[in-house]
Amino acid sequence: MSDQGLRHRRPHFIKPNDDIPSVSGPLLMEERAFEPGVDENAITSIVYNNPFASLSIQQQRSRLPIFKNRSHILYLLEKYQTVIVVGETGSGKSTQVPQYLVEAGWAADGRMIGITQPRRVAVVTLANRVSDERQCGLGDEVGYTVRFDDVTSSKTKIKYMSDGIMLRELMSDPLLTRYSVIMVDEAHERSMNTDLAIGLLRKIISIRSDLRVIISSATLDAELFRDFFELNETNDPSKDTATIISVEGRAYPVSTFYTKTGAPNYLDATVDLVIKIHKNEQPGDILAFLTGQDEVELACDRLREQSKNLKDCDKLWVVPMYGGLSAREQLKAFDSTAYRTRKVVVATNIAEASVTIPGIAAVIDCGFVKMRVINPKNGIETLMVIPISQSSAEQRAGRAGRIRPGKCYRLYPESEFDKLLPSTIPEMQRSHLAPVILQLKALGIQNVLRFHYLARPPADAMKQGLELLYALGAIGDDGLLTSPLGINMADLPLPPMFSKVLLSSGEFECSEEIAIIIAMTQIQDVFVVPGGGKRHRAEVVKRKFSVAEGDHLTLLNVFQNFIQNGRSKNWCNQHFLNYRGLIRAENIREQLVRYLKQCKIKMVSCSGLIGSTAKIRRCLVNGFFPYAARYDHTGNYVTIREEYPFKVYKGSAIMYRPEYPKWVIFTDVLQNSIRDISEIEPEWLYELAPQFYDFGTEGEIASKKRRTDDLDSTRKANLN
DNA sequence: AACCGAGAA
Repeated sequence: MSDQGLRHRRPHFIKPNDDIPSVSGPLLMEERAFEPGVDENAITSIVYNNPFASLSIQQQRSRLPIFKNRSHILYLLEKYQTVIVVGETGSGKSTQVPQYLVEAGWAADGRMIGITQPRRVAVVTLANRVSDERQCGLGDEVGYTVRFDDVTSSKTKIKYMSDGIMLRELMSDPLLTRYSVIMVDEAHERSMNTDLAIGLLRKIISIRSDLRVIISSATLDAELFRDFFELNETNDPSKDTATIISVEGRAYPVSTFYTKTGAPNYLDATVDLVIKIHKNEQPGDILAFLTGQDEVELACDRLREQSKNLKDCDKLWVVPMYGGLSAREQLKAFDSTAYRTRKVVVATNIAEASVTIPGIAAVIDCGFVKMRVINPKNGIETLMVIPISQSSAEQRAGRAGRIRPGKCYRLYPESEFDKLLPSTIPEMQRSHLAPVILQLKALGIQNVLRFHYLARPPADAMKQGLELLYALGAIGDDGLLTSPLGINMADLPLPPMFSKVLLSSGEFECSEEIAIIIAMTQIQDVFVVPGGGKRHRAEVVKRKFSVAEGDHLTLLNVFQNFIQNGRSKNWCNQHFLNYRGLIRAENIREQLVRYLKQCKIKMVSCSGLIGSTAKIRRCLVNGFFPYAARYDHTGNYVTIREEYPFKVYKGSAIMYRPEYPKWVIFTDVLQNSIRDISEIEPEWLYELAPQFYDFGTEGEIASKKRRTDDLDSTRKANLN
C-alpha cells in the first residue's frame, strides 16, 4: 500500500464560483483502471441487497465470504490479544465474527462480546439482523445500547453499542470487566469516539491480559492499528500480541474517469455530466456527491428543469439526499426505479458511508466535502468546504461497485487526485480537545499529554483545551477535575461550555429555561426554509417567533410554543418548524433535567421574575464568555479575546433589530459567521469570568496578568 | 442575500 508519510502536498482546487463561466461542451474524461474502494458498511448491503434471501439462515451465513476465515479468526484470537480484521464490502464480519465468538465459548463465563459502531442506525440494524440469525428475541442473547435506548438483559451475550456508549460504560467499569472481547467496527473512519475508544483499549489490554480486542479496518490503516496495539517489546516475533487478517469482500471493479482540466464550477459540471450520461450511457442509476443541502437542492432543480427538454431518451428521476431530510424523504432514494427511468440521487457526504443507496452504476465525485475544522488562530471550530482525501474519493467510487461493475467520474484531473491527502485527517486532530481532556480525566487519566493517542493531537490544541477547562473551573490548579463541577461536567453529554452553563443554571434561577435552550442548540435548523413561493411566508412566521435579545431566547420561545400547541406536527408544518428536531430537543431536555436532578441542582423557572431574560443571558455568559464579541465599526463582530472578526449569520434573530447589539455572546460558528447570538452587558464578562477578562487601570491589569502568569507556570508544572 | 457535512453521549 502507499506510504502514508510521503504524500503530504496541499491540494490545489478551484472552488465553485458563479463568476467563472462554466465549461460548455462535453467534458473530456480519461480512464484509468481502478481497484474497488474498501467499504466497511457491510450491514446495509446485507439488509438491502441480500442475494441469498431464499436460503435458510444457516446456509446464508455459511455463504458469506468471512465464513472461510472462521477457524482462522478463532485461532488468531487464542494466540493474539489483538486482531485487526481487514474486511472488504459485504464480507459479513460485523454480523458473523461476534457469533463465531459465542459459538466458540467466548461468552461462556457470563461475559459479553461487545461490538462498537460509530452510528446508531448501524447498531440497531446489526442487532436486529443478528438476533434474527440466532432466532432469539432482541434483548435476549443479542442486544444493543444507544443513547435513549437500552435493549439488553442479563441473558445478553452479544451486545452492539455506539462507541459513545462504550466510553460512558468505561466511566463506571474502567476495565470493561463485563466483556471478554471488544470489537471496534469501522475503525478506519477515525471518528473522535472510535479513536478515543481505541486509545483506552490499548491501556486496558496492558492491564487485562484476558481481554481480546478486534479492530475492523480498511487496508490502508491495518498496520497502524497493529503497531499501536503491539505489546511485544522484544525482537522475537513469536511473542507478538497483535496481528492482521484479511477477509475477502464482494466489491466489483469500478472504472474511474477524470476530467482533463479542472472544472471551474463543480455544480454546473455535475448537472452537465448527469445529462450527458443520461443521454449516452446504458441504463443504471447515478449517485452524485455535492457538499451541502443548498447545492443538492440547486442541482436537483436544474436537473429537473433540464430533463423536461430531453427527447428520445428515458425519463430522469431526480432525488435529493441529505441529513436534513425527514426519514420518509430519505427513503425515496431507496425506491426502485420504474421502467425506462433513470434515478439520479444527488447527495451530501451522507451517502459516502452512513447511507448506502442500492443499485448505483455510476458515481460523480465533485472532490469536495464540508467538514468541521479548527482554526488554530482562535481555537474556534468552523464548517468549511475542503478537498476530500484519496481514501474518501475511493470510498465514493466504491459506491458504484456494490452489485455490478460500475463507473466513477471525478470532476478533477488525475494530477489533482495525486495531490490529495492519502487519508482524511482524524477527527482527533482537527477538533476541540476540551471534551476529550475532560473525558480522559474523568476516566482517571490525569496526564493527558502522555496518553497513548492513536493520532496525537496538535500541542496547541491541547493547550487551548486545558486552558478552556481551567477557565471554566472544570480543572483546578493541580490539573485534577474539580468537585463537583468538573466531575459533573464530564458526566454530561454536552460540550464543556454548554455543561458549564447548564450546571450553573440553578444559581442563576433559570434551570428550566436553560435546559430547554441548550437542548434546542443541540439540534440543527429548527426553522425550516421551504423552497419556492413559501419562502417569504416562512420568513414572516420566523420573525414572529424572534425575540429582540437574541437567538437563545428565540429558541426558548419556539420550544414553549411547540409544547403549548400540543407538540402538533401540523402546527409545526404551518409554522415552518422542524417537527422531528423539536421532538428530539424535548428528549434531550428530559435527559438534561435528569442529569441536573442527579447533580442535585434545583429546577427553577425565572418566568415572571423581574429581569428574567437577563438571568438567562447571564447564565449563558457564565459558560460562553470565551465567545464574547463586540460590534465593530466595520460592521463585523470582533471577538474580545483574539480580536477575530465574524459576520452575523443571516438567519440570526438579531437581524430583525433596527440596530445590532453592541455586546454579544455566540454559541455556534459556521464559515465566517457567528450564529445563536445573545445580547449581553459587558460588565457581566468581568463579573462572571474575571480570570478571562480584566477591567481596571493598565497597572491593575498588568499586576493581575503577572499573577495569572505565575499561576500558569505552576499549573503547567502540575500538568506535565 | 442565502453561509449547516456526517456522526454521537
